[in-house]
Amino acid sequence: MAFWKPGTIAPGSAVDRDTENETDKAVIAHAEQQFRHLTIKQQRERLPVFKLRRELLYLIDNYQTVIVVGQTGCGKTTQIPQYLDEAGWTTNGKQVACTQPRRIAATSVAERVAEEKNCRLGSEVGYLIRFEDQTSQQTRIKYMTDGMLFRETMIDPLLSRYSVIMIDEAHERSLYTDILLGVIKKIQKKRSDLRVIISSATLDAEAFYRFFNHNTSTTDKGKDTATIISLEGRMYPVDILYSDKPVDDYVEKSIQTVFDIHTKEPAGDILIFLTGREEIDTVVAELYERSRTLPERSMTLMPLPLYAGLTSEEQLQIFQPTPPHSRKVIVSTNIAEASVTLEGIVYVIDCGFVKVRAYNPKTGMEALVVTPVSKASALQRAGRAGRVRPGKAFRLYTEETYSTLQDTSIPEIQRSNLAPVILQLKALGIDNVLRFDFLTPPPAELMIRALELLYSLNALDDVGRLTIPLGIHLAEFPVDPMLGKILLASGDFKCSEEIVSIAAILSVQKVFINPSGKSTTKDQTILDSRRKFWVEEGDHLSLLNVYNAFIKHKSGKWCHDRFLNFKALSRAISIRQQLVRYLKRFKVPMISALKHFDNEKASEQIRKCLTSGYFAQAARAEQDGSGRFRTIRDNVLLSIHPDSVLFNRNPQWVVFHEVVETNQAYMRDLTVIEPDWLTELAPHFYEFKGDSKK
DNA sequence: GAGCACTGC
Repeated sequence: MAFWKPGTIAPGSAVDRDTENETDKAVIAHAEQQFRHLTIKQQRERLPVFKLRRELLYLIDNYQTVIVVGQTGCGKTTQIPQYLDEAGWTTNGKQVACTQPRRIAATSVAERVAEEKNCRLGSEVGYLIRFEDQTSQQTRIKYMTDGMLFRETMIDPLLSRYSVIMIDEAHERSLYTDILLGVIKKIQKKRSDLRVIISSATLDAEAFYRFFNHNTSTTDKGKDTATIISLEGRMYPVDILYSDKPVDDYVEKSIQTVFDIHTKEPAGDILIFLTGREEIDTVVAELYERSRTLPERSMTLMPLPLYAGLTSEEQLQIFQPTPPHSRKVIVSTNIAEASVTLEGIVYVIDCGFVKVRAYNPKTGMEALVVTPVSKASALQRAGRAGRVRPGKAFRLYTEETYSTLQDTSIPEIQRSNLAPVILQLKALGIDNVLRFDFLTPPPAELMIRALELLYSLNALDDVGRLTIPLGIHLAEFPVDPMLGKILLASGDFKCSEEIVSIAAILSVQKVFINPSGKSTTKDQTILDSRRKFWVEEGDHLSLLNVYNAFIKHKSGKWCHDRFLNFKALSRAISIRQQLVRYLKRFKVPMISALKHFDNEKASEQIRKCLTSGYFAQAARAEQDGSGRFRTIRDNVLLSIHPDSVLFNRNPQWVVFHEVVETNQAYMRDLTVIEPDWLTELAPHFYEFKGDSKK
């Protein structure tokens, strides 16, 4: 095998296999299963975190901020809030909050803890995520998404109901985690009683410590207000094996590595990390194809794809136990790095790359770029092999390449559109966002671009304050400012019923399903079913047709037959209800253009309304017949996404919801407009560019 | 003729 484990004599030498003796079949039994017979109390006391319970509580008493460095499986997320509850931090009606970057984590951890405390979910232990409030007056331990806690700061700026706030998975540096860190640091100055726990991976602990330590003396550690404590994990060792020479085609190499493992290593499932759907489908197909050449008596190879866009049925297969005499090979995107946990993985193959979204402030466009992973990511990926027994991680790059990797990935806040963030910070009374205390500040040009957009939407005035009421309302709205703007304008255009449906459906992920392995623009059945919703004015009105048809049926079968995503559409209904509540509060009348006007006029009203918010994202067809477009504002070259209704239809002027740059820059979700509308609806933005129409 | 990594309010 062309992998070399550091510290061994040669690639593939027998010394590499020294862990094999330990991997006896008896050990394969799921780690958790072995302890099923223990009482909950015994199980809790088995966790590594338990040994440090007293020390942890002592530190929380004595430091404003405690940084907890804990590996996977040490029990910090479930146990620390319970220790705090038991130690009296929830008396006098105070609560302990624990934030998570993902909804699924908040709900599942809360369920687990309620079970441990033998109470009903929503009583002493609860969770809070968008659309689901499982808390009550009695709730003392509250798991929630970081976005929800941030939203609470708008209502209760000092977060006064909490005695302790634990920011879990802080090393992931999600957008809202980063904003919360800054806001909480500000709150600490006014609330010396508030305790903050930051849970992080090793590599970032020092940065959090420096950020939260208010001690100005460099010599007297006794005045520190922050401290670090480390918890050991409960993981099995994972051997890291590097490629002995650079790999030029990691897709092919990953396939070869699967067969190397399959023929030379004992039983145990394989997890492969690749960057995207296309690579994954290729590898899955190749593995099927080549596994036919395996000797008859060898174990069956079961290749399975894993990415977010899979249907629920496809996802179910992943979690089925591996049948006897078989080896699952899960070929996955980065989703398996933190979001999805798979049992039974013993071997990990890491291609060393990940697809990330990068925001370009010069053009306001987002690009999806394949970039090398960070060391932290590589470590996390390898760790996925050590959950049930000692495992092996095959890195499809050399050890030298590894040494050149960044320690951690670039935080989201440094590569996002900051317009919504700035609005929300301003709503909290943080006027000078450029001087806000970020753990790592976003680049200035990202800030400036966002400020310009907010100014052009009239959300900010000449001196950068929120306008009343528009800016205030946009800050409160749980949607992007441009989408918020059309919602608030929709009453004036007499099409609020339609715009709120469009906004809801734009807020959910893919409505149309692309079955894996099928080309959706070639498959006639899929194409025909999609065309029933199409209108020539573009995607927004087509999506409105989908929504309106869906609410008449609301059935999973109806969706399934039409290749529509039932879960996404159901979620759109919830989002629509929430948006309508906001519009009522903002005194926007609910009017249906389709009931008020004939179809043509209704379509015009809706498209004008869209233009009134998306004027900064307008484009015009190139006159050379290439089918390409240029943005009006920055003259950036764009194409129509092949999934769009308007693909190959040659519209002249369009506004678009978003751009995604892959091999080319593609506009997604676009609508045909008249050029005059731009100068009519956004004169402040286009008055100097009137000649661009010629 | 070409295609979206993953979250969150």
